[in-house]
Amino acid sequence: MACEKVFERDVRRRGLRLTPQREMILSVLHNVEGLATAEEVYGRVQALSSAVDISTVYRTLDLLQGLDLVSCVDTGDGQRHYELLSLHGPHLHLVCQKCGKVTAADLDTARTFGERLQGEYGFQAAFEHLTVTGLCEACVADASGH
Amino acid sequence: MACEKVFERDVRRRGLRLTPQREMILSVLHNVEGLATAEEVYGRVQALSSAVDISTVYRTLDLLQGLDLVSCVDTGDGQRHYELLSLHGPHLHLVCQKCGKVTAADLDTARTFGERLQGEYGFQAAFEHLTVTGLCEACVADASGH
DNA sequence: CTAAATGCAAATATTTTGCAGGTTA
DNA sequence: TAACCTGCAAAATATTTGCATTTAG
Repeated sequence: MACEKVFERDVRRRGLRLTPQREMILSVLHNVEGLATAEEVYGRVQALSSAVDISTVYRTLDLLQGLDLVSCVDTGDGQRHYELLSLHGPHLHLVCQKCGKVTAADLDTARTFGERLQGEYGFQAAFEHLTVTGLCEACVADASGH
Repeated sequence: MACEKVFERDVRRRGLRLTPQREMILSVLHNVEGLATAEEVYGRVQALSSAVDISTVYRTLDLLQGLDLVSCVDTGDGQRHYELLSLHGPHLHLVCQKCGKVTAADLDTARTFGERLQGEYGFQAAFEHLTVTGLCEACVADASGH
């Protein structure tokens, strides 16, 4: 099912309403590649309709999170980053400390890690929201270059 | 070498000064078990001397981070958490989404995970600052209980 | 003596909230 | 028309900064 339809269905199911603002915000999230901050979403929505307020953006992002259509990632730069889940499905994020680049990585890479945490600490890790910091390929090459 | 001595040496080496405020903040970090927010450190320092300002706490925590004596952890609750590294050495953190409990886990649990990220994405992960969210043993038991 | 550190207050930055008025179903 | 949603403004939260004064070395 298309994302808009899922959204419409889930919104209606809860007795909530489909407003132009909500549709615009969802549409913007579709056109953003990767992560976007609330401020970035706000900027793009304003290009469509300048009267939309940033508090509406925050409220809608919260709503979309509640519906599991959007996931929130903390990259440690002081701003929350959001992304549409329907596009790629759950995955984890690799954030480069040097250049800030964010890479999506397959959840399976963390499988044995999860098993060890489960076995050794009884901890059930939720990797869908995991953010790993470190150095991306390019920055590792740079660093070892000199 | 005792932590205070390491601190004194590192501070002097940089032409910086050993002030009562800095000693108190370091001492507080020693007596805290696990992670503490700047606010918590501030509270405990105030018990020792009420004139210390929270901006001094932030500045000192930054300094200690620069000296690799303190590490900063973002548990995703909107506040940064700090801890003395010298006590336990580098490790990663498991944060329970339900009860908020923070568990320290051995870096080695992430070894194969790191190798896979390196191999598949060329990404060099810095696990010393990794925070994994999920459910702790007690909360998993709770959840499966009903 | 003097560069560094502090306390204070004000500024920042991000996100949240209260409320009166507008809108969707 | 009734509950929901929005824009606006103001509040809340966490952290940082400018600056005059104090202090360690």
